[in-house]
Amino acid sequence: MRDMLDIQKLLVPDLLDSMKKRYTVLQHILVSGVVGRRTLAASIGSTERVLRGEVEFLKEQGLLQIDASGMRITEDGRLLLEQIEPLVKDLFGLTDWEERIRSRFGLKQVVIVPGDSEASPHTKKELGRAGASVMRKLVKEEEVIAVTGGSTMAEVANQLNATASMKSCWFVPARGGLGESVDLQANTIAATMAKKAGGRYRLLHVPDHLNDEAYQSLLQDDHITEVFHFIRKARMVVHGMGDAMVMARRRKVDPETTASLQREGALAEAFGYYFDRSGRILHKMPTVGLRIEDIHDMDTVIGIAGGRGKGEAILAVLRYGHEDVLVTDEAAAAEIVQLLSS
Amino acid sequence: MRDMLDIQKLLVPDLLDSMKKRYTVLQHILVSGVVGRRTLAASIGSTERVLRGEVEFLKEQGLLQIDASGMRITEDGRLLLEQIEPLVKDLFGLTDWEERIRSRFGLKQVVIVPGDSEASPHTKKELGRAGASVMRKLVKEEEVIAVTGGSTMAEVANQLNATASMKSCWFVPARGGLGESVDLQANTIAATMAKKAGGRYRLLHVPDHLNDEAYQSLLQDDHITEVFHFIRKARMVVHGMGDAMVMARRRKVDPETTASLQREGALAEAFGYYFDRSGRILHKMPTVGLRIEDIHDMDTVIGIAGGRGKGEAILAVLRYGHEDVLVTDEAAAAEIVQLLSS
DNA sequence: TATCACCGGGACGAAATGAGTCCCAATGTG
DNA sequence: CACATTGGGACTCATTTCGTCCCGGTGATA
Repeated sequence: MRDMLDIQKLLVPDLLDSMKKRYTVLQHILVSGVVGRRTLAASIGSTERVLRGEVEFLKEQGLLQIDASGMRITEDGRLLLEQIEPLVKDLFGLTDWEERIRSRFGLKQVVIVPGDSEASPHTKKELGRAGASVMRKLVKEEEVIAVTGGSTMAEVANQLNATASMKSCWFVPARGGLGESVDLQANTIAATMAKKAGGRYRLLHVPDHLNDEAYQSLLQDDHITEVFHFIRKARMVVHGMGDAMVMARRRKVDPETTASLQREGALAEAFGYYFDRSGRILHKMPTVGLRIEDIHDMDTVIGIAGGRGKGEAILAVLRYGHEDVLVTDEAAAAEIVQLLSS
Repeated sequence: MRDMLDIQKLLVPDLLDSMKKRYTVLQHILVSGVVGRRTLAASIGSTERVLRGEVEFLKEQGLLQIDASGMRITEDGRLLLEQIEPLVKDLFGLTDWEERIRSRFGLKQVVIVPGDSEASPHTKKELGRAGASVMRKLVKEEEVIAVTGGSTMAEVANQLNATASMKSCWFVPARGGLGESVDLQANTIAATMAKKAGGRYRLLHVPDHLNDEAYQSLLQDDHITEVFHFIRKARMVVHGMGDAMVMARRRKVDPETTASLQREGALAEAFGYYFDRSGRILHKMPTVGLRIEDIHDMDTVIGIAGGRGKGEAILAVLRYGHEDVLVTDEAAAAEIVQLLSS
């Protein structure tokens, strides 16, 4: 049954929404006994007119009856509600979580895809697809989009495709080299995205570890400063999130810093910054590009990460408090929800 | 699963329509390979604009991809189609018929594809695909597969593709020349199948009408006897079925025999044998190859035929009682079911 | 290499549908 | 009897859907 629901989610997502809505209406009427249209609308959080449409439909189906005193559920309706409950729970699960996380951190949107992207490549793809879809929906014309590296971001890039507004956009890496392998670093992702989206891009080629002297000379470079300007103009940033220690190891952060991070309880990493449990910044990777202040007044900050074990890290970044959209998967969302409620 | 569908039918009646529609679109694209929007719209019987909406949705879901040369299905789409097939069959009410026919004749499997393969080329293709799919599933390594001619079998050959076990198989015509035109005769089909499946083949070149003398000299021919050995080793036979009189005419059977067949009530033809209503053999075409006794202890006998008007013929062959698998279409199945229940 | 048919996508107006907002007669309740 | 609340009717406006073109590009073919 679960498979079938997944199929339907893919094939007729809007119909499932409508099903959920009608279920909610019926459910409310069941618990209310007899209730009026306006009262019910207020209680469900729908407008009167919309609810009316649903109610008329449900009446048509014989699931509820209407008289001058109000609406009440019929025997058929009660039976149906009983049968459909497990189904809707499944259906609700994720949207429920989405809403809880969204409201808890005041986000614009939360998207949770079913599955565990760490365990299943398909879910990882799905995560990428969801990320790409969110980008497509939120992007504006002539915008500069800053992106980070990582395998999840690579998948997002893979799943991106051309739309009218995307074509007029510029893709840039959010920050310079962070020690990732070539095909996962921000430069590559930005280039791939631009290619897939039909847009243009600027890359930021800076060495991984640079001293002050080198930094100063970099700032003199015309090409580099030009890219800086682009990055500063970004109104949208799309970034992955990772476990602090895992990222530190992968990026070959020096042992001293690693130890310090560990000591201070570093949990998460995002766009080159390390965060602790409460979302405080502990450390900044020594490279150039987007500054953390730039994140603050960004129009759209989209965080994308998933997989069992990522929940804590995502939560830490969310607590930093400057995300707008979160795209994650069921496994990570489960952890987040659990941590939130404990 | 069926209950769930019933619930959904009550709560969101359009869901099923919408699902069926999108399934149909995807299905058509699958069998067409690459196809344009307008062509597809005409073939499905939808308007261009509506189809476009569906296609854009399906693209959004990653189930098909679009480029300048047309639309094609993605791996995800192919997978989804496979998963959803039983469900859609349920919607069409075909699983029910499948089971009724299967149990009535003690078959291993019955597959019914939606539509009328006589009226719609698409359904004919679909019939071929279903036939090929059954073959793929039932074939064993290093097996010899005997096939017959006919337009349906040609379509099966077209839709066949290589699998590991298929590659080790031999394809042979079940019987020698039966008077079919070149591209529909068993030899051609066997060769095509072998090519598509990546397997090998042996052909049986014998003249259509031969006398005893010629027959004896044939049996002396080393090449011919070698092919005979192959045919006798076949454990799987895949054959079409036809209306007796139609086949007799197409194969230019002499008027005397034709009259005799008509007199005795010949209804069906399969692998060169003519059957009456009750499945009794009336006549055997004068050629060489698989004998009817060989059919009896065959591992897998797969009969494939469809189209309005074929129901009676198929039923006659089924009554002969040595089929294992039947692949047909909705139109023929409807006739079979109706005849069975009357 | 030139041609041509068919491809996807953009555009636009007509039509339909959805949704917000009132109002009103009826009904139940005190 | 008065009052609150009910469902249903009506109207307008916004949005979406749909039919129907056209266009530039592309792949096959001659």
